[in-house]
Amino acid sequence: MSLYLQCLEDARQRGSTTISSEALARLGGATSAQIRHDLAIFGSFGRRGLGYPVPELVAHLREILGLNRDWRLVVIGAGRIGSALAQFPGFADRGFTIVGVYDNDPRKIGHRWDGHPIRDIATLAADAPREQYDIAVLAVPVDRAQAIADLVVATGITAILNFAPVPLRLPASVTVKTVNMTMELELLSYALAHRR
Amino acid sequence: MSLYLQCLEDARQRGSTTISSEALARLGGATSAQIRHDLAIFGSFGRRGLGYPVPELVAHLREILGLNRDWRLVVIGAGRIGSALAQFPGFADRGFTIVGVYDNDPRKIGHRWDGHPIRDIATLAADAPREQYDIAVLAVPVDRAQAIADLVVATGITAILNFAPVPLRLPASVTVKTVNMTMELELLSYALAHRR
DNA sequence: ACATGTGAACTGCTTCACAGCG
DNA sequence: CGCTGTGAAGCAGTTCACATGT
Repeated sequence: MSLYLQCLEDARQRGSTTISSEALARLGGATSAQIRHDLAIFGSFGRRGLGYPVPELVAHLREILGLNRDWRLVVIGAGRIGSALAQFPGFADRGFTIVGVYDNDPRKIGHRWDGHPIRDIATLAADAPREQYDIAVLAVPVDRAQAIADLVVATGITAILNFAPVPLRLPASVTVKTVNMTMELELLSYALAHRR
Repeated sequence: MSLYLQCLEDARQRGSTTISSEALARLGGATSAQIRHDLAIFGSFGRRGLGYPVPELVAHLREILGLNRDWRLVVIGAGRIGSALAQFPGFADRGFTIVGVYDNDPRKIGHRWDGHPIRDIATLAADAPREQYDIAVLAVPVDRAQAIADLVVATGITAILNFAPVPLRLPASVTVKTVNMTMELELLSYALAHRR
């Protein structure tokens, strides 16, 4: 869905008012059948003989994905990964707003970081009820990731985007997505090593 | 494989000399059957009744993944995503060395960036034969990603790690892994929006 | 007795094919 | 006539269950 939305917004910018599953497939690297099937799960958005109306479908997908409201992000770990994320244009565009930044390094706490004050991780639990964080972005060293994730969950946050290369063990009520860049690179390494 | 390797090195550091598929499953968030099945594809590394010898299996996996040699990385786009990657500890540990950094911004070209001189993207093709780049890391704006990917492929690089949120259209002989952080965040958004 | 290696059963997803509708 | 929506067929990956080996 997310991928389709990206392609559709691309198509809309180029002036398409309607698009067939075939055309969308070419943009997004999927098959047309796949797209029709996926979209049909959520409703009948297309017109037979015509294709899908681009602006309406964009609106539908944004609704489905929950992108019509703003999500309040808290970044844990004011290192470079967090910093890179903070200025990633794709985030602000989609209604993901960074509203808090935490670290445990006394040399960083109190300083500003992309316009946000870096707060002490020890104060997270106290701040959380007031700040209403929706999603925590974990950009911390791998050996501390699990402990900090437990802390984050204890404050009531139920969605985590994890950049530490380790699978987090958390209650099923918490949604976790781990972005494991080491794995991605090693897949490339594997492909290169096994190429004739 | 990559995930198992991470878990095994973790286990080795804690002094395990042998590990059962069951124990490894608990570490890595997989099932024991899955692990046995995956490992069996590449060989019979375990001892029945005992489990897998940790150091040997680590060595085997590193061999399989092609991690015994050094891979030469070139980062395209000297922004913060590239910068974050450059200092990500997981990379150097695994034999991925950044040996070149390119950008097209005249204000950046010639400056240093984490110890590397930022070169003009226009010189990439000329440098490539000498520098023997194995993998290109694309950390460029989404609207330029495809064009730059084409350029990279034209220089003979056959493996790309892409951070732009767009599926790249490239020859099948090139291995591409796209890390689409927008998709990951939108999946969290979806989960939050549809939670009762 | 314990834990691997493996073929068979199962599950979920992708692709196919076409009826149905504009 | 074109393209969607959809049930059915096909496929890949996961889980199960147990025979095999230490």
